[in-house]
Parts: sequence; structure tokens; C-alpha cells
Amino acid sequence: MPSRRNRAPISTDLPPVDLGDRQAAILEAVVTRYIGTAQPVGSSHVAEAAELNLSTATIRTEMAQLEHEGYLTQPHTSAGRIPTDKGYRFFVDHLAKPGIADASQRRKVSSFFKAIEGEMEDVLERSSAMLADLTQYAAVVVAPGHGTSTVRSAQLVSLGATAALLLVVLTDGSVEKVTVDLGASVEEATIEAVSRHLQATLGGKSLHEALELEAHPAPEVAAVLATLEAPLRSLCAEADAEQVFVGGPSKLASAFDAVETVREVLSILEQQLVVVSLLRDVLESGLSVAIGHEHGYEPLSSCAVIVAPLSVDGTTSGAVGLLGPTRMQYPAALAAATAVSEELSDRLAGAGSGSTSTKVRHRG
Amino acid sequence: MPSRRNRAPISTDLPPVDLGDRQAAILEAVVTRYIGTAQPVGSSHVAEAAELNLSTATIRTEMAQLEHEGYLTQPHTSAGRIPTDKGYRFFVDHLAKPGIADASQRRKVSSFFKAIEGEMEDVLERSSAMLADLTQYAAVVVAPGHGTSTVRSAQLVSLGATAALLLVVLTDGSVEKVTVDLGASVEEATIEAVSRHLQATLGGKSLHEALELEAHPAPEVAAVLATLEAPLRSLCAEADAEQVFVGGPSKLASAFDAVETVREVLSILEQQLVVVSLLRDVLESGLSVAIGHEHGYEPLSSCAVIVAPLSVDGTTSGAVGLLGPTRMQYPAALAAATAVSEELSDRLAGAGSGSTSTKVRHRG
DNA sequence: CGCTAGCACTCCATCCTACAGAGTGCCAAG
DNA sequence: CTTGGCACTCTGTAGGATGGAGTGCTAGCG
Repeated sequence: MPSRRNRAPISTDLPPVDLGDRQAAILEAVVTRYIGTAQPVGSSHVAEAAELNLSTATIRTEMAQLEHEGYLTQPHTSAGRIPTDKGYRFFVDHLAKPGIADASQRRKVSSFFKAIEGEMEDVLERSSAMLADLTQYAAVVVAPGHGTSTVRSAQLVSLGATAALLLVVLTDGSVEKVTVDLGASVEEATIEAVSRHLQATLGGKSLHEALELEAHPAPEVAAVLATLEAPLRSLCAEADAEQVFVGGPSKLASAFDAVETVREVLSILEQQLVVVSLLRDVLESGLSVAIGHEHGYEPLSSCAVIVAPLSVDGTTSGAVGLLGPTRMQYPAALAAATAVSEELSDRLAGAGSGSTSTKVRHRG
Repeated sequence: MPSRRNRAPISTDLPPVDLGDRQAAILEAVVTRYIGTAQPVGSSHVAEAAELNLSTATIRTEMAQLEHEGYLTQPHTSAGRIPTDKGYRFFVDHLAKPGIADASQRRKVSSFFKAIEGEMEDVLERSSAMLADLTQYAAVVVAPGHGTSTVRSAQLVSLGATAALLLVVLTDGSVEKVTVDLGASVEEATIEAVSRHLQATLGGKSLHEALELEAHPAPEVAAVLATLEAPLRSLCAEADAEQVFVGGPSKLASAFDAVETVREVLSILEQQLVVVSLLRDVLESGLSVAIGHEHGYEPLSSCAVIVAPLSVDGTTSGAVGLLGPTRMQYPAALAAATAVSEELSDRLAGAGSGSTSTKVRHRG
């Protein structure tokens, strides 16, 4: 299923390429109303809403045409029309206007970010909750791993007879740790020697580089170092892993009427790996919105996904996502997700570079 | 709302104090069947299920009596009976038998815990997921804070011009950190001096004790220490805080039929503070099961809560909980929750004492 | 005296029918 | 090309009939 690109028209006013102006207007009316009411939309409603003084009869023929072209569908003969995925797609690409609501969304988002301070992890978690609250959809924040950061401090802390904690602080302020079973009892002095060795050899390197180091210290130290290799590897893997925060999944309960759908969607949200790869896929296909079957995850075919990349230093790493029914408030949701992704990108950039930490927190 | 105690009868065989043997048997039949089918239970079904060769007429009078006494209720005249909270309560206190299923539950739990290794946090999280999977209800694990542990290592790591990371390792292997804005640029040498000072003064003390220390080091060090006071305080608060892991909330979607209920319950599960205090309340009232209105949280009045304490060194701290509909598989759920709480208690005890770490993990 | 068979009764769920309403498609006329 | 008009279709709702599951009561039996 090849993905259609989200080519942004450059500041022309409503240039529907595939669809006549009138059909576009009608489609818009149907989509807008259906998003609001969740009821099939009949020609008379469209006649009222769209302001193209046309009779219902004319609108009916146009709607039939739109159905024929795959933008609309009928639940049954003699019911109103419902947008198809394709219909929503056209709406999102060509019709969704920035809207007035967006400004207020953006304002709320930015005031939230002005007020919040503290550890990055907190910020991420609370952002996802806030975004869910704001949009009334489930929000996902995937924060980049710390794979690119370098080691600021590394050490081994003894925890007991044969147990110890391998501890690494990275330049972005994150801390990675892993408990280690040393196998045999190790003297405190040796532990300290190992710590110094670690600090000296790992400092300033990224964890990946650190894995490839060859060094030949004193024999006791070397023995301990050997037992540290596997832990270091898992430490590295852990540092690379994205953090995922899912906010407000309960919002989805009221978004669908079939309880079975709710359950399916929720259980997918619980599998964070799936969510991450879903967002990644959507992002890689160049879309910011994936509707219904577009993303190819069948269990989520009644959902739309909005993704906004988190970009730090120009490269995108991580994402902000929203998951809702296909009849989603696209403009508002897009605006909110984008706003959050920008603010978070800023934060991440600020925290990442260490020395450029302009927005560091203080307070008790 | 005073809580009724869960007085455990001491090894007598089905001693219903408030209810005749026959009524008890009938109540049991109703509860069991209703839990299975979610349909009101009529006298004829009871006659089949309970093996007390009685006619439906007799059973009807008894059921009327049970309704009068508040154990059963009717959705409407001429429908079967449904257990009330009180009915479930009697069932749980006097009728629920260990059952055969429990053994298999316990086995699954213990094999899970044999297989799992790694950081405590992981174990806790995966335990909650496993418990949810096993029981098909939402599972909650509240792990105790680290307030009682003492400091194994404390230090300040510089992160940039004026930013630093205050880092404390506790004896139970947990790490607490907080980013600090030093206000002014501080020399690396001073940072190291502060680190040494922290290590010397905090080592071996609990974080609470550490807060009350008075020491008078060199002036530059003292200056930095002053800015550390607030961060230390929040570090302490953070260390005290319980960690909460909620597993499998999606299981609840199919447990209720009203989508509104699902949404309410889910949104409560998202507020971890509420969940923690709910579990605490139930635990403190001396119950291991709170049914319907018993726990006093109206939004959850259609739910039953099962709680099993986590006890480390004899004191209970933290808990394992299950949240499901009042028509819950009580015996199985209780068995599972208890099994998990015991295994987790063991783990926590093992990790907590440091030197007695019998079950430390190894492997790459 | 406890138990039971039998009966009258109630209420729900289901089915059918009728019907109004919302919607469509088509066509002939402007 | 548009539109008013018309015939048609389908759903949702309301009303009435019916059967079934269930109850409560009571008279009679062991």
C-alpha cells in the first residue's frame, strides 16, 4: 500500500486538484458535520452548511458522484453519507483550515510549557497527559534515547558482598544504571580502582564507543572489568531505547461505541513497541496523518494517527502522536500535536547540549 | 462508612454464622453462576447447581428470604436474582473455596518469577502485566519508596556551566537524581570538593537524616551546598514516593458493558494517586477484598478491589491490587494476587538488605 | 411442620406490523 | 446545468401479541 505524499500547497487558496470546487465544498461540509455528530449526513444538511445556494437535488447528484469516486460511502441505501478514509484524506490535505481554535490550543500548550519545570522525564510524561487532556484523544510521546550523548561520569558502586551498581551519567543529564553480580567478593579498594578506570576510559565517549575500548589495567581490575562487559552492553541498549509515554488512553473509551473496538485499541496502546513502530512507520512514509487503513495496522483501522516529529539538532528523533477515531478533529489535533512537538524539541535541545542549558529549572 | 472486618474463621468447614447451611448453599450457587454468566439466576438453575435435592418452590422461598436479608436483589419482579455487595461479601468470607484453579495460578506465578531477572523496576512492571494477563483484570503494583534505605554514595556531577546533577545511590540499589541550577559558574575543583563532602556527610545515613545535617566546610563548598538544600529535599520526597505500575487496564473494557463505566474506571486508573490511596485505605481497613460500595469510592462502586500487601521485614509497604467488576472470579484472583505479593515481597527483601542479596541476577 | 405441586401473575424479550421521517435516485421542465 | 417533484427505500420507533422465565402464594401431602 504505497503512501500518498502530503504535498503542502504553497499558499494558494483552496486548490483542489482532483475535485471540483463544488464537490470539495460538499465533501468538506460532510466531513465537518460527520466529525461533529457521528451521524450520516444527508443532502439537506449539506445544503444548509455549505454556502453554495444549491438545491438538495443538485447536492445529491454531487454526493452520488463523490461516493462513486470513493470519498463518501453510505451505511445503507437511503441513509446519509459518511466519509471514507479517502474522504478524510482529501479533507486533511486540501480542506482543513488552520481555524480559530488552533490559536487557543497553541496558547494553552505554550503556557503549559512555560509553567512546567523539572526533570525531563517528568516533562515528557506530563506533556503526554496534557496533550490528551487538550485534545481528548490518546497522546503518545516517544522521546529519543540517549545513544548520542557522551559519558560525563562512570563508576562502580558496591552494594554488598558480591553485588555492585554500574552507574553512568551522560551529558544530557540522564543516568543509566545496571546491577551487577560480581561473582566473587571484591575488595572496596578494587572497586574504587575500577571506578577510576571506568571514569578515565569512558569519560567523553559515547556508550557505543565505550564498548569497543581495549585497555589493560591491573589484573584485579581487569577481572572485574570482564564481568562488566555484558552489563555495559545492556546499559548501552537501555540508553538507546526510546522512552514512551502514553497519556489519557481512557479518552478512547468514549470515542468508539463498540466496546470491542475500545478493548482492541487499548490493548494495542499497552504494547509500547507496537506504538513506537507504528509512529515510526507513519513518520517515515512522510505523512503527518495516517487515516484508517493507511497505516496498515488492521486492528487500528478505525483509528487515525497524527504524528509530529521531535527534532533535535535537525535530526528527527522521537515523536509526538495522537490516536483517535477516524472522525477526528483534525485541524485542532494537528495544531496541538505540532505545538507540543515544537516545545518539546526545544526542551530536548536545551537539555541535550549541556552547556547551552538556557532553560534550567530552579526552585524547591 | 465503617468497614467490616474480615474475620477469618479458623479452619472449620463452612461455618456460616449468619446464614443457614441451606441458604448459604443457595447463595453460593447464585453467586457462582452469576459470576459465570452475568445473567440473573432463577430458582430452577439453583436447583440444578446446588445439590440439595430441593424443589424450585422451596428454593424460591429461601431466595426471597435471602433477598429480604440483603444478600440478593432482583433487577425487576419476575426476573432471577443477582448478588448484592453483601452477597458477594458473604461468598468471599465464608464460601469461596481455594479451588483447583488456584494451584495452576500459583504455578504460573512462581515459574514467572523463576524466569525473570533484572532491575527491580522491570520486575515490578512486568509483574503487573503478568498478573493482569493471568487474571484478566487490571492489576496494580505499588512498590514501596526507598525512604528507609541509607545512602551508599552521593555526589555532584557537573553538567555544564552552571548546571549539575545531584546523584545519590541508596543501599537497595536505587538511584535518585535531580538536576540543579547552581546559579553561578562553579569550578570543577569545587564541585569535586562538594562531592567529597556529600559522600562523607551523607554516607550511611537515610535521606531524611541527611536533611538535618549541619556541617561547616570551606566557604565555597558551603555556598554550593546552600543551593543544594532544596534539591535534596525534593530528592528525599521522590525517594519516599511509591512507584505505581498499572497492568492491563484494557482488560476492563470487556468487563463492563456500559461504555461510560469503562471510561470512568479507566480514567481513575490513570490517576495513580487515587489508586494508591484506594489500595492503602482498603488495606488499612483490614480487608483483602473490597466489594462495590465497601471502599467508599463512588466512581468505582461497580468494581471490586483485591489487595495483597507487600511486606518487607515484617512491615507492610506497598501492595498488589486487582481491579475488576464485582462479579469477579474471587478465588482465582485472590490466589493470583497473593502469590504475586509473596514473590514480590521476597524479591524486595532480597534486594533491600544489600548484603543478603541471595537472588541477585547475572547474565548478559 | 417442612416440603412441594400447582396456579395465577408479572415482566421481559421477541416478533410483527404500521408508520413517520430522513434520505435517495431519477426525470421532466425551466 | 439546475431544480422541483415524485416514487422509492430503509431505519427507527411505537403498539400490540405472544411465549418464556421467573416469581409469590396456597393448599395438600408425608
